[in-house]
Amino acid sequence: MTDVVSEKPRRGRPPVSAEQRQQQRLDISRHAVRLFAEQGVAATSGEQIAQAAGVSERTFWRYFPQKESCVEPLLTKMIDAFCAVLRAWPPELELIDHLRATYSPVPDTSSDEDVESVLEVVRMTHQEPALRAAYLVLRERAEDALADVLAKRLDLPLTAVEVKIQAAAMSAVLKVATDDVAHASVEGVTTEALEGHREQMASAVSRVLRGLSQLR
Amino acid sequence: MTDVVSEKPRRGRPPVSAEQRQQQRLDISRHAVRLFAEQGVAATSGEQIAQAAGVSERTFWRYFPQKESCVEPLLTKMIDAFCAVLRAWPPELELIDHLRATYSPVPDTSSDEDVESVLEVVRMTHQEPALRAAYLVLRERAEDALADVLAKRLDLPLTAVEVKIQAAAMSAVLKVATDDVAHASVEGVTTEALEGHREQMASAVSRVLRGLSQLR
DNA sequence: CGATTAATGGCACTCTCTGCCACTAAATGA
DNA sequence: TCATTTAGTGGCAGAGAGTGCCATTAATCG
Repeated sequence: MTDVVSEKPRRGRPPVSAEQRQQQRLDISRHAVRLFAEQGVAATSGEQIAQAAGVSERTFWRYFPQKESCVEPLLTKMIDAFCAVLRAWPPELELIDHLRATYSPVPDTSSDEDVESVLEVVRMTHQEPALRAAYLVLRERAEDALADVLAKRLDLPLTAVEVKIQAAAMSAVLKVATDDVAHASVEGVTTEALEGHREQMASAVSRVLRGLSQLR
Repeated sequence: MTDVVSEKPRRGRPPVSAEQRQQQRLDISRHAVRLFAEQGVAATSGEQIAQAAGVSERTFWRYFPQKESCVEPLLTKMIDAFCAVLRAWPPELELIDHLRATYSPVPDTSSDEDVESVLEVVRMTHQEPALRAAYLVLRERAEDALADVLAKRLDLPLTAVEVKIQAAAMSAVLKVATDDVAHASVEGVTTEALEGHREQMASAVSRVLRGLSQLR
């Protein structure tokens, strides 16, 4: 009745931080993806991944309710990067200019040694149906984040069909561009490939929005 | 060396026709979807579906390599209908006019008593992650069909990025519109809902193409 | 009818994933 | 320091998903 958010006399062992948990997931994810690439997804068992990551099988299944979700932490990194850029989109700028100025899918910051792995995963989703499914579900979750940004931008409710459509179209374009750069980077990531990716993405996204902005 | 397509002295029992096989799949599909709706996907076992459909479990797994693919035959019906309309798109017409004139997501022809089921499935994909994944994979397959039509239309190779992007964007728009009509039809399908669907879809698709057609 | 090929069903088996419980780890308060 | 409390881990058993193999049945042709 009274308190809703109060009562904080915590007692026992505190839960691990969300960051720590994410880190653990990412760690397992790396092992899993390596094995997936080496042997294929079907041929890689949960037991094997768990062993490689140094946890019990039971714990592994707690971190990843399905085997294919192992790719999630790595892929999320990529998608989150884009969402962050999008959220930082200043109102006065054209989207295309903002993307050209800000978006770098990873390289220069060097904050990320997983780029190769991420692209490897994207490539794998074309061979491994189970991974493709997981990938698409993940992208759709990103679509919601996109919709969120767009709704604010257009000053419309999240449920507005216009918002959903723009988000879906942008997401689709992004998917194509990503697949494209992944394919172009089979023999290693090059700066040109990444810049081409940004340019292609920026222009396509802009064109989609231009078409869709003629609402009603 | 010599013959490649010749040698047809068939001997034993002929394989069942593709149509017959599809019909069988559709039949099982109907039972499965009913059970999914009644009990949830997780709570419905392969054995149960097989029993309901009157085949052995082994045969069931031969028809559907994964449990979730049971929704495929029904959903494919819907997607195929759209693709057929698209393929019949005459070169001289604007897409939006063609859609308005031709596309009816099912009702009048009455050739289809599965509409309710299809929409039910689409709604279910929002509650059941496994179904969502299957749904998205399916939609992506439809995207390829779309790309096919668009490539011919634009006289570009299937691999052209412009083609991929247009197909992806159209597909995305279509997805939103479909989700929308499914949601609007919870309490039964109405003609208004379906016409609204067509209208929304037609105008959104047109807008996307308009934006994207400014190539390069 | 016998030969041939396709489809089905039954069985055993592996792998995925879950529930349950015991055990260890980290915090608090006495 | 020790008891208490809460969180995370591991082990074990078991249901269900899905596969390989083989025997059986169905359909076609000579």
